Amino acid sequence: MIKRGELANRSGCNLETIRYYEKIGLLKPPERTASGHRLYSRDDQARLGFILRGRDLGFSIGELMSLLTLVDSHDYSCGEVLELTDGHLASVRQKIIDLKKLERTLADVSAQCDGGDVPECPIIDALYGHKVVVPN
Amino acid sequence: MIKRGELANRSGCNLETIRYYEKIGLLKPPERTASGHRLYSRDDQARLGFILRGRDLGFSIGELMSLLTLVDSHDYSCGEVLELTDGHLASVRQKIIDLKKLERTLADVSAQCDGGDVPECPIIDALYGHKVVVPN
DNA sequence: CTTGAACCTGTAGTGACTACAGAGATTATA
DNA sequence: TATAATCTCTGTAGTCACTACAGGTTCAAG
Repeated sequence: MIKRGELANRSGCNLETIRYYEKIGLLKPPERTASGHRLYSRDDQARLGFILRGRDLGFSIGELMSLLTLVDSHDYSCGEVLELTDGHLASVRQKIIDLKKLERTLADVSAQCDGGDVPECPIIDALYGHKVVVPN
Repeated sequence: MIKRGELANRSGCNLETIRYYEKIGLLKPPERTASGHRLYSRDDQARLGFILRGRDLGFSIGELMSLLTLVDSHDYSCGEVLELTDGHLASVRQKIIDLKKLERTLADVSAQCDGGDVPECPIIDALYGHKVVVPN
Protein backbone atom coordinates (compact mmCIF):
# COMPACT_ATOMS: atom_id res chain seq x y z
CA MET A 1 0.00 0.00 0.00
CA ILE A 2 1.47 3.31 -1.07
CA LYS A 3 0.49 6.92 -0.64
CA ARG A 4 -0.48 9.44 -3.29
CA GLY A 5 2.96 10.96 -3.79
CA GLU A 6 4.50 7.55 -4.29
CA LEU A 7 1.76 6.59 -6.76
CA ALA A 8 2.38 9.81 -8.67
CA ASN A 9 6.11 9.10 -8.82
CA ARG A 10 5.75 5.49 -9.91
CA SER A 11 3.07 6.15 -12.51
CA GLY A 12 4.42 9.43 -13.81
CA CYS A 13 0.97 10.92 -13.27
CA ASN A 14 0.60 14.39 -11.82
CA LEU A 15 -0.20 14.38 -8.10
CA GLU A 16 -3.34 16.46 -8.47
CA THR A 17 -4.58 14.50 -11.44
CA ILE A 18 -4.90 11.41 -9.23
CA ARG A 19 -7.24 13.27 -6.92
CA TYR A 20 -9.12 14.57 -9.95
CA TYR A 21 -9.60 11.06 -11.34
CA GLU A 22 -11.02 10.02 -8.00
CA LYS A 23 -13.36 12.99 -7.94
CA ILE A 24 -14.85 12.21 -11.33
CA GLY A 25 -15.11 8.52 -10.56
CA LEU A 26 -12.42 7.04 -12.79
CA LEU A 27 -10.47 5.86 -9.75
CA LYS A 28 -12.34 4.26 -6.88
CA PRO A 29 -12.00 5.98 -3.49
CA PRO A 30 -8.98 4.25 -1.99
CA GLU A 31 -8.48 3.10 1.57
CA ARG A 32 -7.36 5.69 4.07
CA THR A 33 -5.11 5.72 7.11
CA ALA A 34 -6.72 6.61 10.44
CA SER A 35 -5.72 10.21 9.83
CA GLY A 36 -7.13 10.35 6.34
CA HIS A 37 -4.15 9.79 4.03
CA ARG A 38 -4.97 7.79 0.91
CA LEU A 39 -3.54 4.29 0.57
CA TYR A 40 -3.37 2.68 -2.85
CA SER A 41 -3.33 -1.07 -3.41
CA ARG A 42 -1.76 -2.95 -6.31
CA ASP A 43 -5.15 -3.04 -7.99
CA ASP A 44 -5.43 0.72 -7.67
CA GLN A 45 -2.02 1.10 -9.25
CA ALA A 46 -2.99 -1.17 -12.14
CA ARG A 47 -6.20 0.78 -12.66
CA LEU A 48 -4.32 4.07 -12.85
CA GLY A 49 -1.90 2.47 -15.31
CA PHE A 50 -4.88 1.43 -17.43
CA ILE A 51 -6.21 4.98 -17.39
CA LEU A 52 -2.85 6.53 -18.27
CA ARG A 53 -2.21 4.15 -21.14
CA GLY A 54 -5.72 4.75 -22.44
CA ARG A 55 -5.15 8.47 -22.17
CA ASP A 56 -1.94 8.15 -24.17
CA LEU A 57 -4.01 6.45 -26.85
CA GLY A 58 -6.25 9.49 -26.93
CA PHE A 59 -9.30 7.96 -25.27
CA SER A 60 -11.47 10.60 -23.64
CA ILE A 61 -12.46 10.42 -20.00
CA GLY A 62 -15.91 9.32 -21.12
CA GLU A 63 -14.52 6.50 -23.23
CA LEU A 64 -12.26 5.38 -20.39
CA MET A 65 -15.27 5.44 -18.08
CA SER A 66 -17.11 3.15 -20.47
CA LEU A 67 -14.15 0.79 -20.75
CA LEU A 68 -13.66 0.66 -16.99
CA THR A 69 -17.36 0.18 -16.37
CA LEU A 70 -17.25 -2.80 -18.72
CA VAL A 71 -14.22 -4.21 -16.92
CA ASP A 72 -15.78 -3.61 -13.52
CA SER A 73 -18.92 -5.46 -14.55
CA HIS A 74 -16.82 -8.65 -14.97
CA ASP A 75 -19.26 -9.51 -17.69
CA TYR A 76 -18.04 -7.62 -20.70
CA SER A 77 -17.48 -9.07 -24.12
CA CYS A 78 -14.56 -8.53 -26.40
CA GLY A 79 -17.01 -7.17 -28.98
CA GLU A 80 -18.08 -4.26 -26.79
CA VAL A 81 -14.48 -3.27 -26.21
CA LEU A 82 -13.67 -3.53 -29.89
CA GLU A 83 -16.61 -1.31 -30.76
CA LEU A 84 -15.37 1.44 -28.46
CA THR A 85 -11.84 1.13 -29.75
CA ASP A 86 -12.84 1.20 -33.39
CA GLY A 87 -15.07 4.20 -32.76
CA HIS A 88 -12.15 6.02 -31.30
CA LEU A 89 -9.90 4.89 -34.14
CA ALA A 90 -12.38 6.31 -36.64
CA SER A 91 -12.36 9.68 -34.92
CA VAL A 92 -8.56 9.75 -34.90
CA ARG A 93 -8.55 9.01 -38.63
CA GLN A 94 -11.05 11.80 -39.24
CA LYS A 95 -8.86 14.20 -37.30
CA ILE A 96 -5.88 13.23 -39.46
CA ILE A 97 -7.90 13.86 -42.62
CA ASP A 98 -9.00 17.27 -41.34
CA LEU A 99 -5.50 18.26 -40.34
CA LYS A 100 -4.07 17.20 -43.69
CA LYS A 101 -6.58 19.39 -45.49
CA LEU A 102 -5.58 22.20 -43.20
CA GLU A 103 -1.92 21.56 -43.85
CA ARG A 104 -2.37 21.73 -47.62
CA THR A 105 -4.26 25.00 -47.35
CA LEU A 106 -1.72 26.55 -45.02
CA ALA A 107 1.14 25.39 -47.25
CA ASP A 108 -0.61 26.89 -50.29
CA VAL A 109 -1.13 30.20 -48.57
CA SER A 110 2.41 30.23 -47.24
CA ALA A 111 3.85 29.50 -50.68
CA GLN A 112 2.16 32.58 -52.13
CA CYS A 113 4.15 34.78 -49.78
CA ASP A 114 7.79 35.51 -50.48
CA GLY A 115 8.37 36.91 -46.99
CA GLY A 116 10.00 40.14 -48.02
CA ASP A 117 9.96 43.51 -46.33
CA VAL A 118 7.01 44.74 -48.35
CA PRO A 119 3.79 45.54 -46.55
CA GLU A 120 1.56 43.77 -49.06
CA CYS A 121 1.08 40.21 -47.94
CA PRO A 122 -0.91 37.55 -49.81
CA ILE A 123 -1.52 35.73 -46.54
CA ILE A 124 -3.28 38.72 -45.04
CA ASP A 125 -5.18 39.20 -48.30
CA ALA A 126 -6.29 35.59 -48.16
CA LEU A 127 -7.48 35.91 -44.56
CA TYR A 128 -9.41 39.03 -45.49
CA GLY A 129 -11.21 36.94 -48.08
CA HIS A 130 -9.71 38.57 -51.17
CA LYS A 131 -8.87 35.10 -52.35
CA VAL A 132 -10.46 31.77 -51.60
CA VAL A 133 -8.58 30.25 -48.72
CA VAL A 134 -10.10 26.90 -47.94
CA PRO A 135 -10.34 24.64 -51.02
CA ASN A 136 -12.79 21.86 -50.18
CA MET B 1 -24.29 49.37 -40.08
CA ILE B 2 -25.79 46.18 -38.74
CA LYS B 3 -26.54 44.82 -35.31
CA ARG B 4 -25.04 41.83 -33.59
CA GLY B 5 -27.70 39.32 -34.60
CA GLU B 6 -27.40 40.32 -38.24
CA LEU B 7 -23.60 40.05 -38.05
CA ALA B 8 -23.93 36.60 -36.54
CA ASN B 9 -26.29 35.52 -39.32
CA ARG B 10 -24.18 36.89 -42.14
CA SER B 11 -20.87 35.58 -40.82
CA GLY B 12 -22.12 32.27 -39.50
CA CYS B 13 -20.49 33.10 -36.19
CA ASN B 14 -22.24 32.34 -32.93
CA LEU B 15 -23.93 35.38 -31.41
CA GLU B 16 -22.15 35.10 -28.10
CA THR B 17 -18.79 34.47 -29.68
CA ILE B 18 -18.88 37.95 -31.20
CA ARG B 19 -19.21 39.48 -27.75
CA TYR B 20 -16.46 37.17 -26.51
CA TYR B 21 -14.09 38.30 -29.28
CA GLU B 22 -14.76 41.88 -28.29
CA LYS B 23 -14.11 41.12 -24.63
CA ILE B 24 -10.71 39.58 -25.29
CA GLY B 25 -9.76 42.34 -27.71
CA LEU B 26 -9.87 40.53 -31.06
CA LEU B 27 -12.72 42.74 -32.24
CA LYS B 28 -12.61 46.43 -31.52
CA PRO B 29 -15.50 47.87 -29.47
CA PRO B 30 -18.03 48.84 -32.14
CA GLU B 31 -20.18 51.92 -32.30
CA ARG B 32 -23.39 51.90 -30.30
CA THR B 33 -26.88 53.24 -30.73
CA ALA B 34 -28.06 55.81 -28.19
CA SER B 35 -29.58 52.96 -26.20
CA GLY B 36 -26.43 50.85 -26.25
CA HIS B 37 -27.01 48.36 -29.06
CA ARG B 38 -23.85 47.50 -30.99
CA LEU B 39 -23.52 48.70 -34.59
CA TYR B 40 -21.01 47.03 -36.88
CA SER B 41 -19.45 48.71 -39.90
CA ARG B 42 -18.19 47.06 -43.07
CA ASP B 43 -14.68 47.11 -41.61
CA ASP B 44 -15.93 45.35 -38.50
CA GLN B 45 -17.53 42.71 -40.70
CA ALA B 46 -14.30 42.23 -42.65
CA ARG B 47 -12.32 41.91 -39.43
CA LEU B 48 -14.64 39.22 -38.10
CA GLY B 49 -14.32 37.43 -41.45
CA PHE B 50 -10.55 37.57 -41.06
CA ILE B 51 -10.81 36.05 -37.58
CA LEU B 52 -13.19 33.29 -38.66
CA ARG B 53 -11.10 32.31 -41.67
CA GLY B 54 -8.00 32.30 -39.47
CA ARG B 55 -9.83 30.17 -36.94
CA ASP B 56 -10.77 27.70 -39.68
CA LEU B 57 -7.09 27.46 -40.48
CA GLY B 58 -6.46 26.48 -36.88
CA PHE B 59 -4.76 29.69 -35.75
CA SER B 60 -5.11 30.17 -32.01
CA ILE B 61 -6.57 33.33 -30.52
CA GLY B 62 -3.04 34.39 -29.61
CA GLU B 63 -1.81 33.93 -33.16
CA LEU B 64 -4.77 35.83 -34.54
CA MET B 65 -4.06 38.60 -32.06
CA SER B 66 -0.50 38.81 -33.36
CA LEU B 67 -1.65 38.87 -36.97
CA LEU B 68 -4.26 41.54 -36.30
CA THR B 69 -1.84 43.63 -34.28
CA LEU B 70 0.51 43.53 -37.25
CA VAL B 71 -2.28 44.54 -39.59
CA ASP B 72 -3.45 47.29 -37.25
CA SER B 73 0.06 48.74 -37.08
CA HIS B 74 -0.14 49.46 -40.83
CA ASP B 75 3.58 48.85 -40.78
CA TYR B 76 3.91 45.10 -40.95
CA SER B 77 6.13 43.21 -43.31
CA CYS B 78 5.26 40.15 -45.29
CA GLY B 79 8.13 38.36 -43.54
CA GLU B 80 6.57 38.70 -40.09
CA VAL B 81 3.31 37.27 -41.34
CA LEU B 82 5.09 34.40 -43.07
CA GLU B 83 6.96 33.55 -39.90
CA LEU B 84 3.74 33.25 -37.92
CA THR B 85 2.10 31.19 -40.63
CA ASP B 86 5.02 28.82 -41.01
CA GLY B 87 5.23 28.38 -37.25
CA HIS B 88 1.61 27.37 -37.21
CA LEU B 89 2.11 25.11 -40.21
CA ALA B 90 4.93 23.33 -38.38
CA SER B 91 2.70 22.68 -35.37
CA VAL B 92 -0.05 21.31 -37.60
CA ARG B 93 2.46 18.94 -39.24
CA GLN B 94 3.64 17.78 -35.82
CA LYS B 95 0.07 17.10 -34.79
CA ILE B 96 -0.42 14.99 -37.91
CA ILE B 97 2.71 12.98 -37.13
CA ASP B 98 1.54 12.37 -33.56
CA LEU B 99 -1.92 11.32 -34.65
CA LYS B 100 -0.55 8.94 -37.26
CA LYS B 101 1.55 7.21 -34.62
CA LEU B 102 -1.55 6.97 -32.48
CA GLU B 103 -3.55 5.59 -35.36
CA ARG B 104 -1.02 2.83 -36.04
CA THR B 105 -1.00 1.81 -32.38
CA LEU B 106 -4.78 1.79 -32.13
CA ALA B 107 -5.08 -0.17 -35.34
CA ASP B 108 -2.56 -2.72 -34.03
CA VAL B 109 -4.40 -3.13 -30.77
CA SER B 110 -7.73 -3.35 -32.54
CA ALA B 111 -6.45 -6.00 -34.94
CA GLN B 112 -5.50 -8.28 -32.05
CA CYS B 113 -9.12 -8.46 -30.96
CA ASP B 114 -11.57 -10.64 -32.84
CA GLY B 115 -14.57 -9.03 -31.16
CA GLY B 116 -16.28 -12.21 -30.08
CA ASP B 117 -18.51 -12.83 -27.09
CA VAL B 118 -15.65 -14.05 -24.94
CA PRO B 119 -14.74 -12.04 -21.87
CA GLU B 120 -11.01 -12.18 -22.53
CA CYS B 121 -10.03 -9.15 -24.56
CA PRO B 122 -6.53 -8.37 -25.83
CA ILE B 123 -7.36 -4.66 -25.87
CA ILE B 124 -8.11 -4.66 -22.16
CA ASP B 125 -4.99 -6.72 -21.56
CA ALA B 126 -2.96 -4.22 -23.50
CA LEU B 127 -4.37 -1.31 -21.53
CA TYR B 128 -3.59 -3.13 -18.31
CA GLY B 129 0.02 -3.29 -19.48
CA HIS B 130 0.17 -7.02 -20.10
CA LYS B 131 1.56 -6.22 -23.49
CA VAL B 132 3.46 -3.24 -24.77
CA VAL B 133 0.96 -0.83 -26.23
CA VAL B 134 2.80 2.18 -27.57
CA PRO B 135 5.65 1.25 -29.91
CA ASN B 136 7.89 4.27 -30.22
C1' DC C 1 10.91 18.21 20.03
C1' DT C 2 11.34 20.67 16.15
C1' DT C 3 11.61 21.25 11.37
C1' DG C 4 10.37 20.36 6.82
C1' DA C 5 8.23 17.44 3.63
C1' DA C 6 4.18 15.21 2.34
C1' DC C 7 -0.62 15.10 2.67
C1' DC C 8 -5.49 16.99 3.30
C1' DT C 9 -9.49 20.10 1.62
C1' DG C 10 -11.69 23.34 -1.40
C1' DT C 11 -11.36 26.59 -4.96
C1' DA C 12 -9.68 29.11 -9.14
C1' DG C 13 -7.28 29.19 -13.38
C1' DT C 14 -6.38 27.51 -18.42
C1' DG C 15 -8.53 27.99 -23.95
C1' DA C 16 -12.10 28.97 -26.69
C1' DC C 17 -16.06 29.30 -26.48
C1' DT C 18 -21.41 28.45 -25.20
C1' DA C 19 -25.45 29.10 -22.49
C1' DC C 20 -28.03 30.93 -19.41
C1' DA C 21 -30.90 34.74 -16.27
C1' DG C 22 -32.93 38.94 -15.78
C1' DA C 23 -33.47 43.50 -17.56
C1' DG C 24 -34.16 46.97 -21.24
C1' DA C 25 -35.03 48.11 -26.39
C1' DT C 26 -37.22 47.43 -30.69
C1' DT C 27 -40.51 45.70 -33.94
C1' DA C 28 -44.88 43.54 -35.42
C1' DT C 29 -49.47 42.84 -34.91
C1' DA C 30 -54.30 43.71 -33.02
C1' DT D 1 -51.96 52.97 -29.14
C1' DA D 2 -51.31 48.90 -26.48
C1' DT D 3 -49.25 44.79 -26.10
C1' DA D 4 -46.81 40.75 -27.34
C1' DA D 5 -42.85 38.79 -29.35
C1' DT D 6 -38.33 39.19 -30.48
C1' DC D 7 -33.82 41.17 -30.04
C1' DT D 8 -30.15 43.09 -27.38
C1' DC D 9 -27.90 44.29 -23.10
C1' DT D 10 -25.06 42.83 -18.88
C1' DG D 11 -22.74 39.51 -15.96
C1' DT D 12 -21.89 34.98 -14.72
C1' DA D 13 -21.47 29.87 -14.94
C1' DG D 14 -20.74 25.79 -17.54
C1' DT D 15 -17.78 22.78 -20.82
C1' DC D 16 -13.06 19.37 -21.03
C1' DA D 17 -9.16 17.60 -18.77
C1' DC D 18 -6.55 18.92 -16.03
C1' DT D 19 -3.15 22.11 -13.04
C1' DA D 20 -2.05 25.13 -9.33
C1' DC D 21 -2.63 27.35 -5.29
C1' DA D 22 -3.90 28.60 -0.21
C1' DG D 23 -4.29 27.38 4.30
C1' DG D 24 -4.32 23.68 7.39
C1' DT D 25 -2.95 18.70 9.36
C1' DT D 26 0.11 14.74 9.72
C1' DC D 27 4.25 12.25 9.20
C1' DA D 28 9.34 11.08 9.29
C1' DA D 29 14.07 12.42 10.27
C1' DG D 30 17.47 14.35 13.15
